[in-house]
Amino acid sequence: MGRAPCCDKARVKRGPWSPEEDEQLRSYVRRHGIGGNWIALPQKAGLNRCGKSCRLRWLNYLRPDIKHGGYTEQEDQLILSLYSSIGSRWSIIASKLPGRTDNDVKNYWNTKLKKKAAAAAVVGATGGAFAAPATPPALSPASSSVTSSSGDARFAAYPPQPQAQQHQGLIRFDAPRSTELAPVPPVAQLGGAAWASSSAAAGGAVAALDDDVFLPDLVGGGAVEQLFPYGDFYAGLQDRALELSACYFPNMAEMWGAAASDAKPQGLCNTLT
DNA sequence: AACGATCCCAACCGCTTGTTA
DNA sequence: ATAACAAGCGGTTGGGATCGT
Repeated sequence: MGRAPCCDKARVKRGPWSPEEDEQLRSYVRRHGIGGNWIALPQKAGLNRCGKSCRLRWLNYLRPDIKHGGYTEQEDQLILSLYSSIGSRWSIIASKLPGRTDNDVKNYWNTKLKKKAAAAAVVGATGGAFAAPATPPALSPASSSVTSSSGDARFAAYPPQPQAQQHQGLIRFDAPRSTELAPVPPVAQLGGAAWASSSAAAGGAVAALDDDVFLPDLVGGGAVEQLFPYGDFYAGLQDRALELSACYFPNMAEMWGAAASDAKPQGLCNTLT
């Protein structure tokens, strides 16, 4: 049995918002705020819309601080870099771009940046010089960190997980530069995605791994080799963990769980959410 | 001018996560 | 402990705009 719909679809308006509805929602939020309850908001605001739809309209379009279009080269580079580091975590990526929404960044990626990255990959694979930044430009102090909690603010052009599902259980370590690394596999083995050849073309893969590494899992789990091409490097990770300077967990629960089981390395740890 | 192809983005859908009773 | 609910999130889609022939 599925969950009940958030509202009666037969009785609420759907589809594009009219300017009148926009103004109704905008003026209501201006006067009362969102009140922490989107479900109740449409009725209070006199809108014949689903609360979920109101939330989306406000967050993605009506909020006063939103920028539309006109992405700068710096923003492009930051998105490319973050995507290569954390994959399609659009809300996290958008949070590093002031005035951008997750939906906007996602659309921008799907319609433009993905092609740009692919084109750059072709150039890179043929000896071109697309340079993925080992450390992307910091647009503002608020945009300097992958984490939403405290912590280290380094990025890396590193192989992302092939599938979104594989971000589940993602754990990232920032390895010290002295850490000895396994040889970086040829680009062809990394799945052919833009990040691989682009970072490799720029010599970025090695440098990046020297700095930051995500792991699909901290300990055990035979799938690591499938998901992560540098599995050898992390053989016996429990021992090596002490060499690592910082780590990132998908959420607090997993971080504390790792800490409780001694899987968490000494040093700074953060969550991605 | 007409038509089809492609691009772009707002909006929807459904799943996951967090909170509360 | 668990069920119900709301919010958050990422994937997908619909349809208008634009481009190419």
